[in-house]
Amino acid sequence: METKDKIRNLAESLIRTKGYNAFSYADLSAPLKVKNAAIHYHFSSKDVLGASVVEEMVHGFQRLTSSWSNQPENQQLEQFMDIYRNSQQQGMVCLMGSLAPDFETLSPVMQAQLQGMSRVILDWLSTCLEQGRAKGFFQFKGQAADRALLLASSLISSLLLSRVQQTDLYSRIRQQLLADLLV
Amino acid sequence: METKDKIRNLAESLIRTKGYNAFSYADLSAPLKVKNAAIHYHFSSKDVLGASVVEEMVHGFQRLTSSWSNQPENQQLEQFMDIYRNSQQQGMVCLMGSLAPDFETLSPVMQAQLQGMSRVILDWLSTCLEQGRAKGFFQFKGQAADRALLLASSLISSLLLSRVQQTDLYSRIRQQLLADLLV
DNA sequence: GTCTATACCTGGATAGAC
DNA sequence: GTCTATCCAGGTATAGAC
Repeated sequence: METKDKIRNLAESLIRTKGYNAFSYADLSAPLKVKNAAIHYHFSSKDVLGASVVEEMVHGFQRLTSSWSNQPENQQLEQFMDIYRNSQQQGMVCLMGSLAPDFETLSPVMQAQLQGMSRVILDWLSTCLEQGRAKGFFQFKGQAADRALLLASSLISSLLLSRVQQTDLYSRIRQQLLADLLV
Repeated sequence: METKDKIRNLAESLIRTKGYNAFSYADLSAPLKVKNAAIHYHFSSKDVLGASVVEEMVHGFQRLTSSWSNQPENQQLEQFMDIYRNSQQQGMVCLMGSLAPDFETLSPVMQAQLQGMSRVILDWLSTCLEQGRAKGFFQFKGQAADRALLLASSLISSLLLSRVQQTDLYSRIRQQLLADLLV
């Protein structure tokens, strides 16, 4: 893998474990065995790096969900939830859960990208729920967009609370969400 | 109000707007018109200050919930939700939503206190749901503790997502939570 | 209890050689 | 594309006067 990608991947991991404002160039340069000047060569500033992390995450999400598009919606939803399970098992929170509290401290570019990410995820989830309900996989009252909001919220915080309580609260939340939703 | 309390209150507000790692002594000393040495007089270090903020929040929560103890559980729950509404209206996230992502960067004392806070809140909510169900105010499947987890998660993230999308997503989430729960 | 003054460190960033 | 070397700002914290 190219150095640039290694830097971005490590930065993502650091954001999701320590937070954007808490990680430093030293956290990147030491494990990668490069000097901080090398990082500045690939990403002119910290917020350019941060923006790149968010952008790449959105692309990855879009690639992933596209690859599911032939599957039944209940399966798609469970795969979506699996993303959070993997995070929980690695002791990570999701990018949204990490960056949202720091929103006011982020550059305008990162703010806009984070808003974009929230739209992409909520739109996908909303469509998944709507179509899944139409096909009889799911049952719920009200608008799909509202339901998507509720699901996404629970999943984001399931990682936050799992971290604080140092247990797998994610699974307990997932189970209830599915029990409430599945026909 | 005493200087010490002013410092603690402002620190709380800063944690909930900028995040723990992003706020500095200058953010405290400038508005309060004191020098940073005065802050160190009242709180020997930043994490002592942070710990004090969490501790005070727990006490405040306990005082508040005690004062509700004669009310019917559905009313107690709505008052609990009102706490988050007030936060949303002030553009703040809750203390848990702000500190949980930074958990790994916090001192052991703050970590322990944050765990304590999560227990206190989830225990209270769990009891509220359990008793409210017994009295016929609420209906839900499964354990009250699991339901409490789901509710708390949604509320925490409702503030995070409201901040990112800069709209009142909190209200849409609240509405669904109540619709699902109330008899 | 608050101040001035300052120490000390770490952070992000840049210039210029290789 | 990566290095060495360095700059400068800002952060937390402390000593000692008032």
